[in-house]
Amino acid sequence: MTKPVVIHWFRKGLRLHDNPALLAALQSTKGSHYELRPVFILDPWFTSTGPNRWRFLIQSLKDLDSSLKLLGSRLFVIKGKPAETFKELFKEWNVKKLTFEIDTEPYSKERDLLIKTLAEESSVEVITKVSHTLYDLEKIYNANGKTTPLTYQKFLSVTAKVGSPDDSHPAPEKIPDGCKTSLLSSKYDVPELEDLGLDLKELGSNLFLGGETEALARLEIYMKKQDWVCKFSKPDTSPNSLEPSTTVLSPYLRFGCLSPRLFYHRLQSILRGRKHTDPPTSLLGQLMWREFYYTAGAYIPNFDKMEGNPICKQIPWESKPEHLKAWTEAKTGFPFIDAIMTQLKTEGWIHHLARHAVACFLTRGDLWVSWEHGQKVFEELLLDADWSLNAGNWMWLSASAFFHQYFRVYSPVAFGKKTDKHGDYIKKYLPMLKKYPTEYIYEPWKAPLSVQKAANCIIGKDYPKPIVQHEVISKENMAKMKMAYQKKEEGSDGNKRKKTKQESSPTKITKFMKKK
DNA sequence: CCTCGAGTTGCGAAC
DNA sequence: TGTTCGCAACTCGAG
Repeated sequence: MTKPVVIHWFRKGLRLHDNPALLAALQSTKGSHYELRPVFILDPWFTSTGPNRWRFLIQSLKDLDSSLKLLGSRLFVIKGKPAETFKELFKEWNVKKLTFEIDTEPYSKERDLLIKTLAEESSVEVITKVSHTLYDLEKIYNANGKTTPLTYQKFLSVTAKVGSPDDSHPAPEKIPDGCKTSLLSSKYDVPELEDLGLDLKELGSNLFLGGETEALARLEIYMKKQDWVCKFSKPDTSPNSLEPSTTVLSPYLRFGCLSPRLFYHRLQSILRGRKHTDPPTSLLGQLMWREFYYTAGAYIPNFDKMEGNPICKQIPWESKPEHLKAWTEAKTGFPFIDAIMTQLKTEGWIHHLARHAVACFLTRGDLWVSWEHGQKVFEELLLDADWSLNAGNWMWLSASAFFHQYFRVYSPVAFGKKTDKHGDYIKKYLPMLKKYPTEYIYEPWKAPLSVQKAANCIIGKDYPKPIVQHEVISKENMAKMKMAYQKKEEGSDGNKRKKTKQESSPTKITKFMKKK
């Protein structure tokens, strides 16, 4: 019989620092000569993922593997469904213990429950720890009377009651001799991108290298700018600067290359005793937004859908494949929108306010296409696409939940001008418009033909005409939003009647969420 | 039950 | 160059 094995299962949390489940695996090896085997499963479920995001993941895994090797271990990468994979591993490896980080997404919850059952059947002890979020989300949920806080301010007041997030744990310094990895087979190596069957021609420039090493280096760069940290205010950062105006730590938080608790406490130590901005707009506030949406996503049913989602306004979006296609392929004819969508596709990251602009444009602002379609495109293309945040922000921008002032519509022409008067951002991502004079760069269709010719770009031929008339369509859409908002007071028979207690949404949500 | 204040980040005209 | 207001009146949560 081989030596008993303790598996640490990496899913998110692709790091050694602040990884309490990994530490628990190491702890349990003390004196008993367990062998530690860190595992990552390439789950076929993880498919709605573009090449840039795959590259980020593979780089993160390689970094993790290198770091583990320095400790005398390694990463075991296995392709397959988690349940089938573990069935085999439990048999083959003499597994006695399994540790992993708690994941609150619906798919993950279901997956982990199944694995726990399997482990129990195979007499494998399971240890789980919270480390992907600042808080144990259940504590927040309970502290709020077993409901989810639906406004940010309410959320902040609840977290204040719960207390400060736990401290970040240091990375393990060494693995005891008896626990190092004996199995060196290359069949478990981190695969190359080429092996994943992706279209590598679709890969864009590699601006953000995946992995914990890069995450920590990036964190340090920004934490050194203490003055900048203290003054950070999200709405004042630029959606269309040529270099990111924010930290771009989001992909590292998404994959767990960076611990939110480490980030949180680093920020706190800088802010202490200094004058600084506050949530919601401060950097700390951004971490709290992440937490806010994670909490909502963990407890609200059908959080990524309109139907069956108790907080989501029911809006009669229309199926418009040609409009969705134009938006996705950066061919709306609005340079600001198309430049953002090009940056998204090629680089995998766009500024938060740029997300606002294109999300509003796709949904309530201009195209009247369901936010669920936009959500899918972001899920594929954003390096930081995070299930709860993605759904929550799409509902926010489409005025389906959290945000309700639907008459505030971003202009696809005016909004970008505030921070990029000359359209340098547009010229960077849409080189066909490079020679347009500043006057027309946000509205090239208004340029006289002579100007279009001189710029070597005819509108309707070399760059599309605008697919909608913003001034007209946005007003029409506002009226449609108004109707959809009024509709909730109507019964299923269509007759208007007074809101009843059963129908008023807070009661409905409370009932729904209190069930379990 | 009702009322009221607050809510991360709009636009564009008017002054 | 900056502030205010109209748009038309939203939802949530506290009292």
